[in-house]
Amino acid sequence: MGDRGAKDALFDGFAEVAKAMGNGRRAELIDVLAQGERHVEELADEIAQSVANTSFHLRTLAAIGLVTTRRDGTRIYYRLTSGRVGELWAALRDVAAAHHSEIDDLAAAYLGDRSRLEEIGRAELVDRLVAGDVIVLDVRPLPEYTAGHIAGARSIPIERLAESLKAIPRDVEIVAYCRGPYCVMADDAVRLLRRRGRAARRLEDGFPEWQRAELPVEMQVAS
Amino acid sequence: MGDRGAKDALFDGFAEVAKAMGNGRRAELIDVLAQGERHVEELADEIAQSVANTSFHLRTLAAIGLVTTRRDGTRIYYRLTSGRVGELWAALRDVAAAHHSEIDDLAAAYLGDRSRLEEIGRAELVDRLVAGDVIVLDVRPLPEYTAGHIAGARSIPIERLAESLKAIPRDVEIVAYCRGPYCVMADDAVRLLRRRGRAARRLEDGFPEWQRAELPVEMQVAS
DNA sequence: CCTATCCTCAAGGAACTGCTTGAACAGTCG
DNA sequence: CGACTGTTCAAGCAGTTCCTTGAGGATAGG
Repeated sequence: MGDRGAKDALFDGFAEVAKAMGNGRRAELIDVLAQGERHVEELADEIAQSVANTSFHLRTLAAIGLVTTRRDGTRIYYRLTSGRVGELWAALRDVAAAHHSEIDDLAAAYLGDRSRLEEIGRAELVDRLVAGDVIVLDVRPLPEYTAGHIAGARSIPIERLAESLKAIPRDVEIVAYCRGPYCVMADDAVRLLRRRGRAARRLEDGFPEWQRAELPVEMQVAS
Repeated sequence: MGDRGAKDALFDGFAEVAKAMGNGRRAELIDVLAQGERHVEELADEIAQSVANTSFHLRTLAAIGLVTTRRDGTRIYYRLTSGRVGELWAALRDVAAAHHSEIDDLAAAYLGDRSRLEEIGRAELVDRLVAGDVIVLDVRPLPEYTAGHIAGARSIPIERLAESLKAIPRDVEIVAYCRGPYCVMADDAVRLLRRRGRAARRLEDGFPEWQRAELPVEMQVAS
């Protein structure tokens, strides 16, 4: 029991999982897949890489067991193997934000100035949803909304928000949400809405966190 | 807000943290440091690497912010920057065990057959400690015991267990613990004790988990 | 059966990682 | 101060990772 070689091999095994997450493009893939399953071409588009390279990264994640596939016709859908993978990703992000000093600057460069974006907590949003005096907008791409969204939310992908404004009542507060704390879509939505004179706030973090908190969720059932 | 380059850079930043954990030797270092602070020479010995290489790995972890240092005389002590790093490590291990199919075999090769080692849960041990009808043995190396241990536990590093047997009362059940679920020291202790006719069980997982569960802990205060 | 679509695989080059050796650098203590 | 101890740094090589290109499957549908 317990010789050096076997111990090294075991810890190399653990490290392989970290290595699988240790690439920016794969990290982005995990972040997208935490929203729900997607097929290769969509994923390639999301991370702005060639299909071949995206496929390669997905195979890498699959080899370690972090993602699984399902075929539907000619397409192959990838998804996270379980919710724990999403939790691990969230834990990694949190530790990075807390201890890796560069993250602050990188986040600021990507997200811009958030000081004027008011946030709303999950608990408060639950109350407001019960009271019914709020409109919740899911500004993620449609496939992510379809795969699962906050119960009662309306899908308006961020690119369509400007043209869909008229359909949103004027006198109700709007809450926008997207993928999580490092996602700009809800930020952009809130900025746009406020510029047009609407009362809008951003949900602190996004759909995966809402789902992990076991708050009410709806999903399109395949018919 | 939200151009591609900035997004890639941010996710590369997250990935750097995973990359820092993505090496077997560094994973072992984190596992040891989760027990408490140690200096470079001891750490090199623990992971069976040269001091130079160990120092290099520690610098890598420090550059990302996962570990911090403190000088004491001519020695430099490294420790995890916060308990969250330990939690991230535990989450990584759990996901690896759950989804990375090779881990089962690697763990079996390192740990051997555990089917005859009875385990005791944390909750039950707390009760037994209150009742006072159990002896708890910390079989980790002494510096780890000194840095922190289960309240009421006795330090008998595994190499000294055989020679220290006489000092342990015969008619009380013994519970041994060490670093965590993938540590063989408590296993070896329980096997030895049972061979000598003692009633012995292994605590499920180890000291870091006990500490995270906010159960009673003691530590040597520098005098 | 043939074609179109979607995905994966293989080869190759540039960049990075991990380990070793030997030298250099603190601090500390006599 | 000067020698010593513990730690870090630098160079260098072997091995791995990442992305690109282009070819090679697999499935669905005509």
